Amino acid sequence: MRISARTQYALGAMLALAAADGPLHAEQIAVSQDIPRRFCDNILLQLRRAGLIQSQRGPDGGYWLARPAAEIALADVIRVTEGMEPVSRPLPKAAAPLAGIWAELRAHQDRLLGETTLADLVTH
Amino acid sequence: MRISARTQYALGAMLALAAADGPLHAEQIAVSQDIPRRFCDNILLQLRRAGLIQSQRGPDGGYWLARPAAEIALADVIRVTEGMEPVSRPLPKAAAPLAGIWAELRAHQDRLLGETTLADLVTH
DNA sequence: GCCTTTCTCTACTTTATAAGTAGGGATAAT
DNA sequence: ATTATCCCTACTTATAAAGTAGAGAAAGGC
Repeated sequence: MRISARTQYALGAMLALAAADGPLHAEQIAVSQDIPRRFCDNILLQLRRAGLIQSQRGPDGGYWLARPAAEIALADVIRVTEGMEPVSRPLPKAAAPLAGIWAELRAHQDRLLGETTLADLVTH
Repeated sequence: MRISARTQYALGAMLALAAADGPLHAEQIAVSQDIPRRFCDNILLQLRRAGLIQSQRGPDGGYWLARPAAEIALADVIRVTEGMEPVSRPLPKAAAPLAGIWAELRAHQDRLLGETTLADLVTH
């Protein structure tokens, strides 16, 4: 499956925000999810730029979800942190018959991750 | 999805062997599958050690499948080249609710790759 | 026995990606 | 003004993937 630490962290942060009542500080998220402090900033920035969360600066600042948790799929988060996959190198010739298999795996994955929302995983 | 070049190459080599009548040289496999020559050796060695293929040295040497193509699943090959996944680092806390999702993805993947054999993909 | 062809093995180098860090700048509240 | 917070670019370090090198061993033909 291979899932990067960055993505795990991002999902953890999003789930933390989904479970919280109001805004959370980067500090709170980092501590509660065991994310290295500066790396957490880094990831939150990326999530904000992607439009998944919103933020406010200064004291009383913090982060919160841009949309209801029920409207944010895991795939939305993963798409951001994993980025667009690098244009596949010219595939080995015999990869051709395998293309169908990869496509099917990808399809199932997209379906599951596209249908599961943050709300589905938050235990209130 | 993330699939290494090594694994793509290994699957290509195995499919080439499955499609061939008799033994093939590393050279033939490397050329037909666009695998860097020495890297191909490297991979074939790994496949032989794993018991998926057999070999013979000297002139008239070459490689062939250790079992019928219909009895070698893609998962058998992938397991070899991807190796055992490194003991997962202490997962981020919030990863907990995600475990079920990862497990389901993995299960589907294992099923599909475990059921599809080389014979299913060779176009005679 | 010698020569050629092929696989066998260990170890190394290079390249790419992920993971994490640093240092300062901008904004909002008090 | 001061403080707490997010914002931003760029850098460093760690890890893994990709690929290479060089010598050794078996098998067959002569």
